[in-house]
Amino acid sequence: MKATIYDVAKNAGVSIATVSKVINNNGRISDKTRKKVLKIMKDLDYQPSFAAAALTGKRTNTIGLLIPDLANPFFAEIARSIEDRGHELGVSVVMCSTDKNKEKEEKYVSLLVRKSVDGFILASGFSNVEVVEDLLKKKIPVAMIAQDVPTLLVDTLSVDDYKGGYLATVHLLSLEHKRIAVIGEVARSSDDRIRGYKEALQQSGHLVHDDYIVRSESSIEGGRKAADHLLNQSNPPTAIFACNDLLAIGVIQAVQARGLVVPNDVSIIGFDNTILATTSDPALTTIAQPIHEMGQFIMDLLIQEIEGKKTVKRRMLLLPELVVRNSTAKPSVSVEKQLT
Amino acid sequence: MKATIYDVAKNAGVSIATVSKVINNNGRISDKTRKKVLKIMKDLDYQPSFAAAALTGKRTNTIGLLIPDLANPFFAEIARSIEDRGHELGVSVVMCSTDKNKEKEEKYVSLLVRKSVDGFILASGFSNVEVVEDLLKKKIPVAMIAQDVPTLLVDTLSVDDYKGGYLATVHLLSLEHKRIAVIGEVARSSDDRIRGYKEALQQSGHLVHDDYIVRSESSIEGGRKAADHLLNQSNPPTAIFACNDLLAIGVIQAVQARGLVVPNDVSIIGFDNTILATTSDPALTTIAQPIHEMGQFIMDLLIQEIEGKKTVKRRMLLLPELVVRNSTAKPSVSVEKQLT
DNA sequence: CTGAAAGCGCTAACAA
DNA sequence: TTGTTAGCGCTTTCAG
Repeated sequence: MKATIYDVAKNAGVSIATVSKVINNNGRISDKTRKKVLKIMKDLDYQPSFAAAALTGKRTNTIGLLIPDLANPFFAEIARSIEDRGHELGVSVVMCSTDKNKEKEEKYVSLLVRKSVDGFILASGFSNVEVVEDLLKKKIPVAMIAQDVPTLLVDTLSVDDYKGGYLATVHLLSLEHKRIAVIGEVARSSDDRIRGYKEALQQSGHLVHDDYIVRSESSIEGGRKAADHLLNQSNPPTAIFACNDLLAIGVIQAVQARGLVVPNDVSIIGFDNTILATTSDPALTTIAQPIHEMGQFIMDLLIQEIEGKKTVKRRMLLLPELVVRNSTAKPSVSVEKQLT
Repeated sequence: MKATIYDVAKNAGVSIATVSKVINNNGRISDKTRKKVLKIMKDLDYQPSFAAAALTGKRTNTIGLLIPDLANPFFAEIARSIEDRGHELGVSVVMCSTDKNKEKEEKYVSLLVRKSVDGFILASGFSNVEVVEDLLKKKIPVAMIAQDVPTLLVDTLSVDDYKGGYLATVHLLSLEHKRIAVIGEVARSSDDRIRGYKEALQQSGHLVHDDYIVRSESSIEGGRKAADHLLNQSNPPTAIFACNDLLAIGVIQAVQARGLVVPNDVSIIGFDNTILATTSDPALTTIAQPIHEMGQFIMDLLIQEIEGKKTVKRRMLLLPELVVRNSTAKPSVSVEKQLT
C-alpha cells in the first residue's frame, strides 16, 4: 500500500513527530535528521495525505468555484485564470456550474463545505444571498467576482461596469451615431452598464429613449430576439450596445439575417472580449474585461482571507478597455437619410 | 464549532455507531431511532465530514479531470457535461488545465492523488504515459476521453475519428469538390481523421495529394497559417477540411483576408461542433462530436471502475455526425475553370 | 533537538 | 437493534 508517515519514521529511525516536522518544516530539526528523513521520503515515494491533515484542522488547499456555466466562454476563461493562479499557489479548484439556479447553488455549496474546502469564489450570477450569509456566519472565506451585492460584506472584484457602458457608448457617439440602443440582461452588472450608457448619452446632449433599452436573457438567441425587436421599431437604432459578447453575436446574426450589413447599416459593440469577439465576422468591437488579471486577483484575495492576513473586506474595481475591431463604424449616409 | 457525529449521538441519546449507521444507512436500525437521529442531524445542521470518512478508506466522491485547456470551448463543453453527470452522481470534479505540458500533468496528478481523489478522467492531449501507468499500478481508476493510447489498458471513450474524417470528406466530395485539402494537428485523433479523409478520396477514385495534407498547432492562428500555405500553392484546393473548429475559424479568416468568399470560392468544414461553429460567419459546417453524451458516458465508466463493478476495460467509439451549415457549397464555376 | 501521546471525525468489526 | 472500541494518517502540545 501507500507509504504512511509511520513507514517513513520507521525507515528513518525517528518518530513520526519528527517526520511531521520536516514535512511542514517547523520545529527545530537538525540538518542531519532532516536530510535523512527527506531521503527516506523520496525513496518510499511518500506523499502526505491531505485527508488526514485536514482532519487535524489544517487547510485542504482546495477551494470551490461557483459559476453560472462553464460552457460559456466568458466564465470558462475566468475559471481558467483562477485555476492557473490556484496551481501557482498550490490550491486546487473544484468547479460547479450553477445555471443561476438557487437549489444548485445551495446544494453545491453545502457539498463543498462538507468536503472542507478552504473557501469559495462566487462568480457573477450567484443569486442565493442566504447561502452567502450562511457561509459568512460559518466564517468560511468567500470572495465574489464580476458581481457585487452591496449588502454583503464580502471581498469583491469586478470590472467597472458603469465605466464600461460609458466607454462603449462614447465610442459609438464618437462615430457620430445618434440612435444608439442597448441590450442588457437582468443583472446588476448590466444595470450599471446601462447607467453608463445613459450618462454618456446625456453628457453629449442626447435624450435617453426608453424604447432603445431592452432586456434579454444572456444568450445568442436572446440577442437575436432583442435585436429584432429593436430593428422593428419605426425609428430603428443605427448602433447597438450589447451588454455581453454572446448577446452581441446574436445581434450580428439578426442584423445580417435582414440583409443588412455590419457595421455599415448597424454598428454593434459587445462587452467582455471573449474568444467569440475574435471569431465572429465582422470581428467584434467590444469592451474588454481584464479576465486574466481578475482571475489572479480574486484568487489572491481569497487566499489572503483564508490565511487570515487581512480583516478588512475589500471591493475592487478594475478598469475595462475599449477594443476596436470591425463591427463599428460611422453610420452610412444612406441609412442616416433614410431613417432620420 | 461545526457539529460532529458525537454531538448528534449525544443529543439523540445513542452511540456514534448508530449515527454512523443511519448516515450510511446500513446495519439494522429501528425506525424510531433512525427518525430521532435524522431529526437531530437536521436540528444541528450536521454535515458529515468527508475528510474523516476518507481517512477510514471511504471514497471522497471527488475525481480529477485533466484537460489541455479549459478556455478552449471544446474542452469547456466536455468539462461541463462531465461536471453535470458528476453532480447527478454526487461527485465533485476538480479541473486542471495541463496545456499538454508533461510537468504539469505529473504535478497535478500527484497533487490529486494526495488529495485522495477516487479516480481520474484524462482528456485528449494527455501525453505523459508514465504518469498513467503509475496510476494504473497504484490501482487508481482512470478513464480517458477523446484520446486513446492503444498501449494503455484503460477505459477509453472517443468519437470515431476515422469515420469523422471520412464523413467530412465525403460531404465535400458530394459537393463535387475535386481539390480537397486537410489541416490536422499533430495528434492521434487528427491522424485518424486524416486516414478517413484519404480513404474517402481513394474510394471515390481521387488521388491523395501530399501537398494537400498539412499539420498545424491547434489554434486559430495555426489555421490561418496553414490555410495561407495551402492557398499559395500553384493549384490551390477548393475545399479545406480542418480537423477542429478552431483551425476552421482560422481558415475562414485566412480565406476572407484574401478577399475570397466562403463557401463560394473555398468551402470549409470543421470538426467538433463547438459554439464557435455557430458564431462564425458563415456558420461552420462541421463534424459533430456528441459532447454531452461523451461527458456523461465517461463519468459513468469511471464510476463503475471506482465501484469495482467491472473488471474488463472497455474502449468505446461514439459516432460523429455531419452538421451542415453555410461554410460548404459546390465550387463555383469560375473557380473551377480558373484553376483546373 | 526529538519523541510520546492525545486527539481530529468517522467507519467497521465485534460484542452485547 | 445498538454500543464499544480500535484504528485511518497526521498535527501538536508537552516532556525529555
